Amino acid sequence: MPTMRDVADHAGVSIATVSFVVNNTKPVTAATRSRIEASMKALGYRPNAVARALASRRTRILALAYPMLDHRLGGSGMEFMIAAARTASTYGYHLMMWPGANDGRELTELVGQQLVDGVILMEVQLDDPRVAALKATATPYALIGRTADPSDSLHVDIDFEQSTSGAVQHLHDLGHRHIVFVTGTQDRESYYNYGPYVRTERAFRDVTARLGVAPVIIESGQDTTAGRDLAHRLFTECPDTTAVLVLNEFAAIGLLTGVIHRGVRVPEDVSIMSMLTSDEMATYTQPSLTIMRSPGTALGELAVHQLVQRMTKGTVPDPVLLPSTLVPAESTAPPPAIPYGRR
Amino acid sequence: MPTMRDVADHAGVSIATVSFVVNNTKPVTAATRSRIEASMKALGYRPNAVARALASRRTRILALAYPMLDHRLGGSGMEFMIAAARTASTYGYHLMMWPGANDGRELTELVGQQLVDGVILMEVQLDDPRVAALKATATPYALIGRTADPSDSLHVDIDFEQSTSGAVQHLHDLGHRHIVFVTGTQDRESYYNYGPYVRTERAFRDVTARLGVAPVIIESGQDTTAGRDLAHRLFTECPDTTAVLVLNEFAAIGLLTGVIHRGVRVPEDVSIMSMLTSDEMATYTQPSLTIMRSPGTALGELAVHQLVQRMTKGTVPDPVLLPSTLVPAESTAPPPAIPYGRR
DNA sequence: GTGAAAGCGCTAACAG
DNA sequence: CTGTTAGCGCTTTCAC
Repeated sequence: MPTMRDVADHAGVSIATVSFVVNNTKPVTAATRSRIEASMKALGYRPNAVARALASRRTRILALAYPMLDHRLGGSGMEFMIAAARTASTYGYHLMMWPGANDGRELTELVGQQLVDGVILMEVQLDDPRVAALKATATPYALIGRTADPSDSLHVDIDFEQSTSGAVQHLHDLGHRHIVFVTGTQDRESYYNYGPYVRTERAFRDVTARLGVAPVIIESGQDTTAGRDLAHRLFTECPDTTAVLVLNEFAAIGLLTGVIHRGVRVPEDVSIMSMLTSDEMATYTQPSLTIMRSPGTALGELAVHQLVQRMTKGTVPDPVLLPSTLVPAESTAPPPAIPYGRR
Repeated sequence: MPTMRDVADHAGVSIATVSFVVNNTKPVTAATRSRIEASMKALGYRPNAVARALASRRTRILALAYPMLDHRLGGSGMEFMIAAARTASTYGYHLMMWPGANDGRELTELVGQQLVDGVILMEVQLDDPRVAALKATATPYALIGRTADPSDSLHVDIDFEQSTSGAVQHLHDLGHRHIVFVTGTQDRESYYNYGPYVRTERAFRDVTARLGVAPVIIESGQDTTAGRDLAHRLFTECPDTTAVLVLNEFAAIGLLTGVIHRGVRVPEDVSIMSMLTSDEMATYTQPSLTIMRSPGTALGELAVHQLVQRMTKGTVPDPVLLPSTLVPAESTAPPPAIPYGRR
């Protein structure tokens, strides 16, 4: 691997001059510049990222910290990651995955290594020790989600109020008056005070109050199996239900398939709407789910934009809440049944 | 941020000695060691990863290169990423996501920066320019998947022969004699010669020949919509079908829901088996899919193990093919139908 | 416009 | 066992 030294010798200039053209950081005669460029090409020179980082005190690496909770990332979590990595690379940054515990200690370690210029925190909790840790180290960061403290700046998040009221309003417009809201079970340490649960539930109470319908709220686990169980619970506990709003996409899929499997028709008998969901998940069922689509990709891009702006311009962009989009289930003309009965 | 210099001064030793205890690289008296450790704690010292990397010529960063194809990562792709990141961190390595084009050029750039000690290549194609690029730069790498060239060492992959024959054998044991194999459409540049397609199809031909049944193979797109269309195509093109083997999990879900939606019973009328699938995907339908479970997590761990062994010990581990596991659909006692007809 | 030189913080001989 | 010292490859003043 040729170094800058080699290039300088080859071009008959000083190492400093090479640096100037590589970084375009000082004026250089067109003649010498092209001579240097020729040498770089001839030698196949590539600047050494590590040396550059040490000297310039910037690594051009961003960390994406996602807590290793017991649950898997949903579809939009994945969208988020991919979008963030792609966006980072357009800025000339690399994205490092950082699967850490949910406490601040490990994060402090990571940041102390000075390997990353900034950190993106996914799945921020209302009371998140990682945010405090990050603040203490003065590392630039961006939050996906919000803490309870409104002064924790630079976050992007889903607009839960908009999502929830949009969903409820839609169902209400369709004539539904008995709407059940299914939120996540909060008995676990990590989910207690989980922002999306708290904010969505609050929004649900608000909008139902506004519309003058009773807020029925039940808890459920966050996977398809739990959702399947709901299919039973729902009709015993809340027999009047005509529409269900499910906070978790996995649970929503379980509920929908479970309900259909029991001979209940969707949406004729009951409407099901899945919140915080990606397009992809909606297609897994038939009929497809009606969803409030999470802006996963947009969040990923935005988070990186914001963070980079903070690091380079030094300004702290305003928090942004992105709306969810209502995506109705594709209307399924009932297909011709296939007479089928061999074996 | 205190440096090693500060620690040395504080402890009244030389910078070298501090380095020795930090890296545990030379014997140091218990007395001085503890004095140094005390100083480190007192000052809150953390070694600077960049300086360390420059001096030692190892960054302790691994790159995970995944091609940004048009398709999304399946469930096991995600499992893989998470497992790889976690395993890397147990070795003291960081994992950097690298969303690159599918050609070798960008990869050469990345490696030229000398920011990573090794590269893991996901979704390796039978004829993959990235592998050639990597070989040329002499960077340690591990492949997920295989090229056509058996001398491309250090790969881990799914044992497609085992997966396929296991699946077919299972169906055959159940009495099926008309088994359709659904592979991916190969008209796209990026999928042409895609290893999993090629190997699985070959294995299917082999095992059906061995069992004396006719190999029926049809192509389909790789998403739920395409799978849904299959529900129709299948019964017109191959009316004798009693079992279907679907290579893609999204297509499998589409097929299953589509078929059920048309009044065909699964598995009474037709059996559906999804290949290369994660547990998670199997739960999205009801009845759940019978799957050959991909060893996504195991692959992720193994790939990192292998790569690290190559980098540290210098030995090149033997390729490993991991088997898939047959996970039958959970037997669904038909639930009591719920009389339901309000609204 | 170009060059000399002093670091960036740490590792790794080599001496002692 | 501990200290001295020469880099690692590049950025960045400060002179010229």
